[in-house]
Amino acid sequence: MSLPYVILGFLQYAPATGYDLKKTFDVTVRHFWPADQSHIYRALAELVERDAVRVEEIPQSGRPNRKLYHITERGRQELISWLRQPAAVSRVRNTALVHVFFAGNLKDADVLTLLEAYENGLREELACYRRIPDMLHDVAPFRPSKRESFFWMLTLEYGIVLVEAQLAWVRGVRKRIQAKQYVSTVEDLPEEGKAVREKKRRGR
Amino acid sequence: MSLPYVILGFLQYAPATGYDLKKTFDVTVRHFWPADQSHIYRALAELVERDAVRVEEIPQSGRPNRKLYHITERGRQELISWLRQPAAVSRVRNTALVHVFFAGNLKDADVLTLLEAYENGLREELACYRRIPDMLHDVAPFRPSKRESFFWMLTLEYGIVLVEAQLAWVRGVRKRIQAKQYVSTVEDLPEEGKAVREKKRRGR
DNA sequence: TGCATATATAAGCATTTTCCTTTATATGAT
DNA sequence: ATCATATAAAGGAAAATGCTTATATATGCA
Repeated sequence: MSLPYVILGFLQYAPATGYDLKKTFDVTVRHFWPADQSHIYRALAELVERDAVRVEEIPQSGRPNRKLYHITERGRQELISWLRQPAAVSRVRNTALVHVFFAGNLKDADVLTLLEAYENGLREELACYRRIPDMLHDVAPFRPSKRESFFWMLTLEYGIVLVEAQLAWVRGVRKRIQAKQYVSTVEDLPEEGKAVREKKRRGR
Repeated sequence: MSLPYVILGFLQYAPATGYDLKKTFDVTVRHFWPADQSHIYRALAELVERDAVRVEEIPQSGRPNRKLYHITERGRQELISWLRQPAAVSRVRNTALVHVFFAGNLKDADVLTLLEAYENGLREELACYRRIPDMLHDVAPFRPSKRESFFWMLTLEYGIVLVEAQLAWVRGVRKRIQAKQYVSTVEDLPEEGKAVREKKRRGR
């Protein structure tokens, strides 16, 4: 689970409260590691337990005291050693593809409707990414170096590249369906599947 | 959750046991909806409860009885109506991107090592996709129509397109790091961030 | 005047997802 | 002769995620 390490990553720059962190998450890593309040507060509690962060409680009146979390030396070390371990390829679940896989059950018109909705969702996502650089300026005490800023932008670039690839795919698919050309760029399953399979079997 | 609907989708073609279904999953939908044995057996139990499938128990000696699951009329209807509802955009968690985001903490050499590992993982995934069409021939009682087969191949095409987009991205990134050109195709955060921000603030 | 929003934290529950273990036997490979 | 693999099913536990609710006040907008 990356969540605690993302938190450590941000606390390196400056101490922050859970509330601050939530806001930071939403304009930085949300597209590849979304987290909500409850996740963040829970993770912070665990980090305190293993002394990766320490709390400084700042009294306030009228609302809960601020709990400012500071990263510890131990936390820094944990972060670095985690960063050095290569990540396993993260598997993805994609409901839209399940729809496509079993789309044989629907009429072309219905499939096209689904795909249009999917395409709109993708376009919204893209628009969202485009707004991120500006939002970054308004948040938090970050003064990244050129190199750091480069890495940040790379994750955005990744998001944009991937969404664009999906858009290209979905547009191509829609066109083919509209033209009733049910062909894929991947080698089609032979329709005489059975015969071919029998042949293979005998061949063994 | 798509899992029960994927199961219904396959049971449309022919009745199957949990064991059969597991094998089918692994050569068809694994790249966008992986499932292991325990998921499948649990989902089947739920489907029986709501009468979307029915069990036919076939006695065997020496090993557990086969439980052959048949889709019911109700199950067919459930599947169709689920398929017609547009899917929400599925959010993705990506540990590799967390690494990139905080790569400022590592030396270029270490980052390059990580990226190389990531690239290798992607290449393996791609190789895996390339094998799927052949594997499909060896499984199960499917005799898809040309149109159906088209939809199946589309999901593969999607997987391939996406992995290739990621490969292109990671290769580009490695090159830029090797050349120490820390620039992104996305507009960089201005280094004089503070000044710009102050200006904005005054402007409000 | 009233309503939404920002500030601040956190518990609680439901659901999902993963991972691991157990039970049995036949078959084929080393 | 032994070891791995295929066949078949399912329970248990833990981790991760998602969603809701509660508490309290200041501030700005309509």
